[in-house]
Amino acid sequence: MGSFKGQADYSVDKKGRIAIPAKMRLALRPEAVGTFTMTRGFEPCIYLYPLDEWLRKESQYASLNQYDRRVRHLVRTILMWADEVTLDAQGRIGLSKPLMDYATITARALIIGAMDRIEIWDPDAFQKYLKDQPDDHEALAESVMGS
Amino acid sequence: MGSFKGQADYSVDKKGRIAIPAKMRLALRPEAVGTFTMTRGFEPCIYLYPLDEWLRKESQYASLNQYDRRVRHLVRTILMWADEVTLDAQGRIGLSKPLMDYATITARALIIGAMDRIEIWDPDAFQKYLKDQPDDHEALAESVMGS
DNA sequence: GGAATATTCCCCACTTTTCCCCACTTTGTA
DNA sequence: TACAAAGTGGGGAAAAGTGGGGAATATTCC
Repeated sequence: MGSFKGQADYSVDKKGRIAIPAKMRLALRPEAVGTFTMTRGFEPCIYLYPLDEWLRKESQYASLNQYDRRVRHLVRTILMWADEVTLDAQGRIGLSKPLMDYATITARALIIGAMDRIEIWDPDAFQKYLKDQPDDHEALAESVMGS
Repeated sequence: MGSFKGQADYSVDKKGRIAIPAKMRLALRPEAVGTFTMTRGFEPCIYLYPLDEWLRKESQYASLNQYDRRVRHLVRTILMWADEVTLDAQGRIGLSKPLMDYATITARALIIGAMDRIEIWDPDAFQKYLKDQPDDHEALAESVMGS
């Protein structure tokens, strides 16, 4: 099965809906067709996981010890942003208010395929993110990937 | 049988009632439809467990050694706050006075889905809680979840 | 013990949001 | 160039959230 890749600049309508690029829809596994869980990204963007991928993550959280204060905090601050959504007949999803707010998304959004997830960015926020990163694509690749 | 997730800022009316978000109601297992047990959270909030989940917890407490002073104290301080509630025809529950007091809940409340339970927070208390936590979300996630 | 008062619960009514469906425009392709 | 698929927008029915009246039940006080 394919992983998500590519980018697209799509509109977010007044109802908070955004289309998922057809190419990314096609990369979905049969188990996950039409259902995603969106949640807060580590960066100021929205992460979108296909159902099966998300269930894998959730079962990891479930296995943690809930009597550990740090675990409760982690689970709380991750799950509170999570929202399960389904594609409508036009291949769109509705973004939740809290996440649109967090990612400062308004009329348009950048959709980026990132391996096992899809990321949704406000175009300006993404530019700012790029500017704040050390502009050394090659060195980063070398340090992360080894030689 | 999904787990609870998401957040909502709902009103608490003069009668102490608060609606449970439809999405969370839908995440209930058939055995637990409509019945919850609310109790005091470890944090300054109210924990809300679906019936089946609560019964599981109760049997855990029952299996502890009651001749251990600490066990008796734990069980006592958890159960004294517990209260079984049922959804009314509009999908709401009534919060108990002692718990509203404990969680300093007044006119509005933040409802957070946290895996096997629902948490009810006073909005201000939640902000304060967040501020008091070490803001190392990313590092924590990495250490707890591995990479 | 009984009346006055308070509380709980059930029901109805209103407002807002969500979701389903239809329609149009644009893009890509045969 | 025609056709199909992809992307965009909006109307309207249905559901969700909110507030309050009033009967039934419990509590308090004389």
